[in-house]
Amino acid sequence: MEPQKLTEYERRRLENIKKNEEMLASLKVNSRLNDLSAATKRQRAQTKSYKNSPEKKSKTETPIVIRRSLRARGMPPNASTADGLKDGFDETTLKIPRQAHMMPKKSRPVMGTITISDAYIGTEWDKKLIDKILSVSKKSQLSCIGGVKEETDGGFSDLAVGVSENEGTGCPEMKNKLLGSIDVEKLALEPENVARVVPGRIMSVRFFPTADMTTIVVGNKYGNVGFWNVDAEKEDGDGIYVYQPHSAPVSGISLQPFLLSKMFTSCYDGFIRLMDVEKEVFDLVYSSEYAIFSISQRPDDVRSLYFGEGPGELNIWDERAGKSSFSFKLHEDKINTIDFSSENSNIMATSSTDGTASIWDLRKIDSNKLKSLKTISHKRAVYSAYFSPSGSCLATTSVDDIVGIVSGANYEDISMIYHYNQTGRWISTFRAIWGWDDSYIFIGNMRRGVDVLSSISRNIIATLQSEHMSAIPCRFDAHPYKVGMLAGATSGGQVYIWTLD
DNA sequence: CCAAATATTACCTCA
DNA sequence: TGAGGTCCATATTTGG
Repeated sequence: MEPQKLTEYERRRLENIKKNEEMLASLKVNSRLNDLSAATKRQRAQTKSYKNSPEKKSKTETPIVIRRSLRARGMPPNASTADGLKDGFDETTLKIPRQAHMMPKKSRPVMGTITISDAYIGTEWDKKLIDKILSVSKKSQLSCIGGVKEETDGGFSDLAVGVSENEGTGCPEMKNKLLGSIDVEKLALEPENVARVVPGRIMSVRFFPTADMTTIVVGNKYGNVGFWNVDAEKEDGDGIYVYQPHSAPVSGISLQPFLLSKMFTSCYDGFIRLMDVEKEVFDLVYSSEYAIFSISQRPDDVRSLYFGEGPGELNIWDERAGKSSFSFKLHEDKINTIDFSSENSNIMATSSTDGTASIWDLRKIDSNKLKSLKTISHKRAVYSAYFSPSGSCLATTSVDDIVGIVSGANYEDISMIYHYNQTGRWISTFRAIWGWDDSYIFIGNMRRGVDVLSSISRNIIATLQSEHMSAIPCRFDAHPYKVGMLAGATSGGQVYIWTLD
């Protein structure tokens, strides 16, 4: 499309290569250090020492380390050291993955694994959250035992993408999302449902997909992944746990209801990590020299990952094979979101900065190309495209100040609703999401509110406002099993959880 | 032609 | 309390 864009990507790609090289270099250095001092397997104490901040008020206030070269920050290499120190860039605060000795001795990909305890930011590793996730995860797996294997219909499974014999498919009993209608007037924000979970700008929010615990996961600009265990708040301090598995903005989080012990996160630095609670590690499952802007998984398949890489590539990664099984150039610019229809998981929607959102049928591959069923054109970049809970509608959000609603058997009905989406530079882009049925869409507004759009009357029918919402909520998630529980995340690291009275 | 600079925006931090 | 720093979005303008 516009050639200028590509050069921008080229520049970023080079930065990523550089950063990844640094990362790998640091892993190698560490590996050698570990080899030399084999007696002291883990130097936990040393790892933790830097966190002893003068006054340890709150975990979330510990200084955040950004591993970035001056060049990557757009500064000349000889920029003043003082400037670097001002950013907290200091030997003692360098956060380097420690477990390099766990890297496979295979020749090519260096799979850097970070243990969860090493990634933990705080004075002392607190295992309560991990234990809680484990117990809830085991419970949900038990309820799935005897679950019948679901065969994905036709084409795509023939291509052997992520289909496994027994454990790859989901639990058929487990609904993707609980449907329900709500009275918008009854939504309220209680003061105890506000928390600063991570420092800095939140890029992605997700509820843990279970009814057994109310837990929020967020990813921020600095590569932190933060958990807020809302239930545990009373007996467990603030219930907030922050880790640093990445070193650049966390672009996406993918969780599956029937496999709660595994969580994928994608990052602008080109890495995809898997937080495996059973193994207590953040595994490196994929690394690219391009940035990864979006990640998703099919609702019925835990074994493959779909992610947007570089300027417009959709990559399908087969976890079992440990390699990318398909790659399609779907867009001319970065893919901001990837979503699947709950009606039919072969139907996928993508949104892109190239100004379009498209719906694809993964079974329809023609000469190594996916053919789109429908393309929705906006005047400018499209920030998101999400299917409604039933799977029959699609909501798109664009910087052209439009929220599009697409419906009809062949997605032939498109209506464009005006909504001011100029977030500027400091606020993350708005992404309209669906609630718990096909009637309402939620999206942030620049006046510290949440606009509620009706897909039927196709206008703004309400705006959620609260004195406790002190910043603009820009990224949202609707709890998949708790109707009426809506999380909004801000560019200052805060999360607001709206609930029904 | 392509790269670099610029304006926009609102949050948090720290004097 | 208010100024300063932010700086991976995006489109437009300027510069070599």
